[in-house]
Amino acid sequence: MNHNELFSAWVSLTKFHDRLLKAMDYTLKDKFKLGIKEFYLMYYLAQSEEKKMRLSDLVPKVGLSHSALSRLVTRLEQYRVGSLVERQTDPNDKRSVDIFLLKKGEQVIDEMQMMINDSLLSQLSEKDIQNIKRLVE
Amino acid sequence: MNHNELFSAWVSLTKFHDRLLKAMDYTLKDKFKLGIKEFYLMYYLAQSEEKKMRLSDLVPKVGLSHSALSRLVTRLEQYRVGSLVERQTDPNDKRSVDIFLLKKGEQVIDEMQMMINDSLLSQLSEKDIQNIKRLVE
DNA sequence: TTATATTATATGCATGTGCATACAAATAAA
DNA sequence: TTTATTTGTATGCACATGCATATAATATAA
Repeated sequence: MNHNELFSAWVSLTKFHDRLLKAMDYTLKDKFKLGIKEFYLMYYLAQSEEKKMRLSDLVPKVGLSHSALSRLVTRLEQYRVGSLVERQTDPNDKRSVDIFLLKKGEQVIDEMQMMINDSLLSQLSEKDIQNIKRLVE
Repeated sequence: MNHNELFSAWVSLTKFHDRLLKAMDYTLKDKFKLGIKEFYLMYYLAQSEEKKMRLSDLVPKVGLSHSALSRLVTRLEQYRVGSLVERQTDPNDKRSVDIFLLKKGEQVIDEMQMMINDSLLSQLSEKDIQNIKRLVE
């Protein structure tokens, strides 16, 4: 295992990852005018018990800074055909903001989820999926 | 293999990839005030026969748009302690621009390369590396 | 040859991002 | 209680990026 071999494995991994990512992002942008980060935010809201999460708890999930996430929420509140999420100040801690997934948001995230799965399935073989699992577990 | 399983494998892959990427990027920024894209550009120049490449040939390698790459070259030309690369119009096709890696650029890319390798080796086990190879080959 | 289409790069512009900071609220210390 | 510190979010700012477009050079068609 020399240096070039290690590095070129890394480059290949990046290309592999970016190819999948860009395909998803392109599809989402084309269909919903939303990107993968918007998807992640709504996905974690949808997964949550009460369809809501604190802004700060979303930071590590979505993988953006606090400031980027705050503006991402604003964009989803001002979505062209109606709000997908809603801010609500936590009455127990008025500094904190809960982000709620709205009805329209639930519809959109369901459609997005299907597109994401289609995109992944169309690009990954059964063997790829096994190899990914082996790598990340 | 249900949908959630597929998607969560994808999320894990992204986290795996981003963790490595951010570690590299952070180290490069800290030490050289340069990012991973700057590294890639110089890396491919260093690999090339004559330490030069056409701007358009770098586009698919580095993974940026033409415009972003053009400005990236400008930044490397104006590096704080001296130019790392140099533009030179191709005399055979005056539309085309060759990017040359300068002496100082060679020094910097060598140091960067070592840091990148250290970063990868410190974060990846032998098993990880094998798994990556299996996934991307 | 002259006119048209294509190709390579650079730049104006809009947008998304992180850092630093501001502000408000909650907690800890005096 | 009053003051100081910490915590959570929002915003000004600088900057990297992609798209659309401008400009120049080359290739193709008439």
